[in-house]
Amino acid sequence: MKYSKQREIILRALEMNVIHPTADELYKLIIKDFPSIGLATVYRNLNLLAEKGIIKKIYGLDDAAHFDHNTHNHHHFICTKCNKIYDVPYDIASDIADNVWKKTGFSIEKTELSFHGICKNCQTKN
Amino acid sequence: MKYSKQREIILRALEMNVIHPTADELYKLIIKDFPSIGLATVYRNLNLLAEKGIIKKIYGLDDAAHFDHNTHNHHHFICTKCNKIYDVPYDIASDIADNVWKKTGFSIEKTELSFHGICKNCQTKN
DNA sequence: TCCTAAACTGATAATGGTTATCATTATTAA
DNA sequence: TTAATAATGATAACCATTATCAGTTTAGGA
Repeated sequence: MKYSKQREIILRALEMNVIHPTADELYKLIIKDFPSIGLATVYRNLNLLAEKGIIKKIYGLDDAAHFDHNTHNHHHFICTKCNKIYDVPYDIASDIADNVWKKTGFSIEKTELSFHGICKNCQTKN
Repeated sequence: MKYSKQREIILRALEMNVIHPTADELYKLIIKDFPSIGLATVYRNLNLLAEKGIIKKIYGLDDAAHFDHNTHNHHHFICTKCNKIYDVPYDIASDIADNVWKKTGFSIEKTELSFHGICKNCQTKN
């Protein structure tokens, strides 16, 4: 894995954004400061960084994959009104993978847990 | 919602298959006995049946959405070796949605929980 | 039974997110 | 400095899914 300016910019941009962006969203943010970057480069590097465990790829929130610079164990909540994505602390269900192993004998490599609903902010708005 | 032969066939085909098929997989099974059915009809009806709560749509297992005739509360495990999808009993984490509500105040409409790893069968093969 | 409105169908075009391809450029270690 | 190789940007291709639409089927009166 060689250094590249583009990869650094992508990683920095992700770190600066708490919004758990999709590849395309991040691309649109980056081209404001770095118009020459290509969309494929953004996809490529986000996947590469996720493979290396430097960032995290989140599935199942909506049609597109989202990315998260926070690699610590945690889950996600997406509000069906405002579409904002929130972090959900890991300890709401810290032993699920272990429970599955005990019950099924399957070895768990990855646990994908996400919630859909209405966030507190949107609840009070109505 | 009017009766249609196609919808009945689709539902029956899903009920007869424990494999949690994608729309396309189910389509390929159905055309063996009912070659005139259209792919769009399969997609349409699976989505409709899922909306009505008659079947369940599963996200986040892989790129495609899978469907399940079992509407009871449960989760899923996909084996990264054989790609088989297994049911995971609900009680490994029955209070997670409630926990999230207590911690965050977000109202939870849907909880998506899936596991990736190696199933027992594939473990013993090595 | 016949009629009509609404739902449904199959074929196919369009969409949207993502990956593959490829010629060119940048990085790195010797 | 050079040579190997990784990375880039543009764009074509891919794949799952949805939209469109003309023709067909269903269902509940008249």
